[in-house]
This record gives sequence, C-alpha cells and structure tokens, in this order.
Amino acid sequence: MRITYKGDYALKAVLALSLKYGSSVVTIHDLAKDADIPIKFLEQVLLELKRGGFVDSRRGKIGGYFLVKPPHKIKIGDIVRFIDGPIEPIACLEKGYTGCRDIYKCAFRHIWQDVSSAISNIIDNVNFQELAAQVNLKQQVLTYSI
Amino acid sequence: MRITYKGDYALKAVLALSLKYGSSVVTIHDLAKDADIPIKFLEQVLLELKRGGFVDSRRGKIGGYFLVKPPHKIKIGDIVRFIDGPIEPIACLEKGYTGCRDIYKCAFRHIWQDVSSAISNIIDNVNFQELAAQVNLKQQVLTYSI
DNA sequence: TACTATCTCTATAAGATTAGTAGAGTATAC
DNA sequence: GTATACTCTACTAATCTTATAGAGATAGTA
Ligand code: FES
Ligand code: FES
Repeated sequence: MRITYKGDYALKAVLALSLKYGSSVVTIHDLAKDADIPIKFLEQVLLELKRGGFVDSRRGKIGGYFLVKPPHKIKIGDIVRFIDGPIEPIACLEKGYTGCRDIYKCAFRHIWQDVSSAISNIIDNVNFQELAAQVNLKQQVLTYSI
Repeated sequence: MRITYKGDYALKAVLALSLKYGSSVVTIHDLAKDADIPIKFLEQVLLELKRGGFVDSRRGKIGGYFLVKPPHKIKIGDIVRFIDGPIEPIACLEKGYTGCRDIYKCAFRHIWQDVSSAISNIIDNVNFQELAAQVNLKQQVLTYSI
C-alpha cells in the first residue's frame, strides 16, 4: 500500500472539486495551478476519475470538471483504492498469492490483516465533505486573523 | 509503505532463526528450502540483515546463520523498516518533500500521519519471541491431534 | 594437504511501476 | 469560425523489484 503522486493528485483534485460542489465547474488548468500539479499529468488523472464515475466534465469555453456525487458520499478510501489499488500492505493478502505454503499456518498473516483493517478504518471514515469543511474553517480563521 | 518479497523473506528468515535461537545455526540452504525462497535471493537478504546487525554467520562446514539479539528484542517493525524502508504511506511524510505548498494547511496530512501511527502501533508491538511461541503452539496442537 | 560445505561479494538483467511529456483530435460558447 | 477546454493514445526516462550468475573466502575434516 503506497499513495503515489497520482493518488495524491487525485485526492487534491477531488477535494478542490468538493469545495465547488453544486456551484461551479473547475478547469484542469486552475486545478493544476492551485495544487501545483503538472497539467498534462493531471489531465490523465481526471480522465481516470471520470471513467471511475467520480467526476464528470463539460467541454468548450465554459467547460471544466465537477463532482458527480455529493462530497459526503465520497470517502478518501474510495479514491485511494480506485487510483492506487488495494490498500493491502503485502502481496499475500491479495488474490492469486502462492508464496506461503500454508497461509493458515503463517504467523505473519494476521498481522498484515490487522494492518489492512487499521488503514481501512482511517481512510474509509473520512469523506470529502468533512475535509472541505476543515479547509473552509482554516480559511475563515485566516480571514478573521487578518 | 509496501512489504516487498524481500521484506517478506527477511521476516520469515528471522522467524526461522528465532525458533533456533541459542541452540543451533541454520544454513541458507535450509532456510530457503523451508520457506520456499530462491536461494540466491535469500543470500542477499541475509547479508543485508547481517550488515544491519540483526544476524551473524559462521562459514565453513558447520556454518550457518544465527540471531545476534534474543528474539524478544527484535520487533517486526525493525525488520520491515530496515529492509523495505520507512512505513510512511506517502512521500509527503518523508524527508525532503516539497509537493504541498504549505503542509500545515494540507487537509490530508494528519490522515497519513494517523495511518503511519496505526501501522507502527501494530508492527512495533509484536516481537519475534511472540511469533515463535505462536508457531510452537501450532506445532504442538498439530502433534497432539495426530 | 586436499576436499567440500558454507558464507561473501559484485555484476547483470528482465519486467514492472512511476511520473511525467507530446501531440493530434473533439466539443462548445460566443 | 475561432478560442477554449476536455479527450485520447503514444512515448519515455528513471527507478524498483525480483531475481540469476559466478568467482572468491573460510572452516572443518579425511
Ligand atoms: S500468508 Fe502472508 S506472509 Fe505468509
Ligand atoms: S502534506 Fe501530505 S498530502 Fe499535503
């Protein structure tokens, strides 16, 4: 289990779109600029997210991307798993593993299962509405303090 | 954070050596055979573990590998970190990351920190004496039931 | 001493993954 | 019809993973 830059970019894009959910679309250009992501790379990520049913887009002059589902229905884990694959930390927990002679006797197996659960418990319990709220709060604090 | 085959092999080797701790050395050949690991690959892993101060070896006819420290002083996390590197799930938690403009405002950061802690809490709380005991117990149950 | 078992060290390599880059094509608003 | 923005496919350099190959060093023993 590793969050690649691709996954990182996807999360940031979805968060940025969450902040605009229901109000407006966001262009790849703006997303890339705001989050400091190579634009051509972000293109690919967004297309993947679109194919995954997370976002949709409109072409043309006032085009851009927008979330399909409301932010509170998208969990961090959804994006991570979709972009970077299973969160299991070791091959033996995934399908088709034949490394351990008898996985039922393997002393390590339950440890990796615990690790998987622990990770799931975190990333499947935070949705993008919560994240967006946190960001808004920080913005507000910043505004007040100026 | 991903446990590679190399890490997997290292853990299995250390567990096998834990079972023999204080009584005898184990040859690469036997280790490789028991755990079904390519022998030339295991050689490299054991050399690395030796350089890391986890195991030591004796050459010659009655040679082989043995643990340097007692099993209860070696945690799974020690081996994992040494062989597969930091357990952090994303680059931004490691040194020299410059991706996020301001990591203190990044909404994701604390999540990855939580994930790191959760992983550490598991792999740094199991030592090889405990693992070896579990293996011995399973062996016993097996023997009784025959 | 010669032999053999065992560890030691360095080099090489195929395949996969990662993190991009490039460029031509399609749709839409104005 | 043109500017703007998304779409799609291909390519690439660098790195990592998972090994394999082979010569060398050391220790016990007949
Ligand atoms: S079954 Fe996962 S390491 Fe053995
Ligand atoms: S600081 Fe880690 S993703 Fe922003």
